[in-house]
Amino acid sequence: MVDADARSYHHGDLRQALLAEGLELARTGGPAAVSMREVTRAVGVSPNAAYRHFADREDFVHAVAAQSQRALAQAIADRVAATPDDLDPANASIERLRRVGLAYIDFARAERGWFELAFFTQDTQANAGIVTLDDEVVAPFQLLMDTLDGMVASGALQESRRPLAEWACWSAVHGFADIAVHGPVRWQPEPVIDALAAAVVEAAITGVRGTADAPAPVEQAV
Amino acid sequence: MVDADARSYHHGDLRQALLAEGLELARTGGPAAVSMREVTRAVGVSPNAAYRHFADREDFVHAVAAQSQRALAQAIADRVAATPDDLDPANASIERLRRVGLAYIDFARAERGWFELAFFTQDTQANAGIVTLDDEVVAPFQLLMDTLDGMVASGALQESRRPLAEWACWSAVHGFADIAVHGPVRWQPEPVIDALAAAVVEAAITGVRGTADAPAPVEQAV
DNA sequence: GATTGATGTGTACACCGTTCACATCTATGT
DNA sequence: ACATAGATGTGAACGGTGTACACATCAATC
Repeated sequence: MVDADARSYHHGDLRQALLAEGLELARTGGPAAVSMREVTRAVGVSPNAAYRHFADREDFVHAVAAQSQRALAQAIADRVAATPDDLDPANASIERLRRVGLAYIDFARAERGWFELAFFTQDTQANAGIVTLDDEVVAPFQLLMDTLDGMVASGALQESRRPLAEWACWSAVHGFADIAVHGPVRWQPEPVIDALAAAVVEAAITGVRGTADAPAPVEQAV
Repeated sequence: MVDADARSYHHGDLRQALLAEGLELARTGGPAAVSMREVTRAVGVSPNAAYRHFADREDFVHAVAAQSQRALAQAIADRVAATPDDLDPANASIERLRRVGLAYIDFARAERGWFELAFFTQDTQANAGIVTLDDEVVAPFQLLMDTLDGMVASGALQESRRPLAEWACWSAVHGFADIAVHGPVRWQPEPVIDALAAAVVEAAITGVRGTADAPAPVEQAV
């Protein structure tokens, strides 16, 4: 067993410490700010020590990215969970989709660096698996899929329009997030960005549903 | 006057040569591949020579980015110009929007590096001006705006739905491009990506128009 | 024809990722 | 209890990067 004394030759839990510091650095500077030398320096260890735990920088950044992706999934899940329960099922399921989108966008705006990082899992090429991270944590993409399935179940989305809807939604929301973080929207005042985000999300919802009309609120059977 | 003899002490048109080489490097590797040392090496000049023409690397990359943005605008304009003319005005204007979107996506897929670069004009913070590049070249964003305005003129888009439509369209298309280039879609076979792209663009069009129904084809008055 | 400003060079510094040989400690097997 | 093996951290070093400084070279101008 290790006692994690900071002054001992062996750090105790270096891998975890490096990841934490990496997350810190990425928070403000994104993936580019994650430097092996700086991370090891901050932890108080020689630059090479990191290579006992990670193959190379890319490997390390991917490990940090997994954490930021977890944070994104959490932000979405929280916002969806807070959906008011005084809505009829169809409109409630739409509201959940709206929340998925806005949470994604707001996370990007609030945690720019982490957002950049979360989308950095790019070339992992996890063959078939899309964006599933691991089994205990629900990846953002899965949350979106479930929400859309819920819309079909509640009658808010025709079954025939369900296929590929996830790509339309993710594209719209991710695109706006990127534009809001790296593009010209970045220079707009916050309330303007809020309004644009809302418009984009509404358009995405309309786009997948095929109509701008809200479903007629029906009393749910008891 | 300079005679542009490659062997003379003064290069003749170093600035242009550096930009051309930068564009070459960025084509395959994106912004990250644009290295001052490599660019100058390729041109056959000392590393510092570049600093007589560009303040620093960032300044240089932005200059190269402007060129790639031009290429993107051109790709879009070409595809829009090729719109068949046997459509009624409303459906023709919708077809043009579809072409703007698909051209954007296909450019990203075909010229991954340039696409990354084109979106790198990010922090220029050109205060009010959105994505206008310079006056002679029409920026991609302007092409989108004009197309949407055309839809209003042709009756394909209600005037009340016009505001902010550009953001919904750009977001959807840009988001999918990013996902297709950096995200999981990258690992799908080409025909699948084509299908996804088409679905995303259709959803975007439906999203801004507020309905999935095509406008009734009306004979144009003579 | 001398001078001046523009342009390119050489050297150098600080940073980076990464490798190699070596030091140190922990855990294991007798 | 003790040697030993494996895991973990260190130091020095290599090649890469961006870029600052002083200097060299040329073109255009008075």
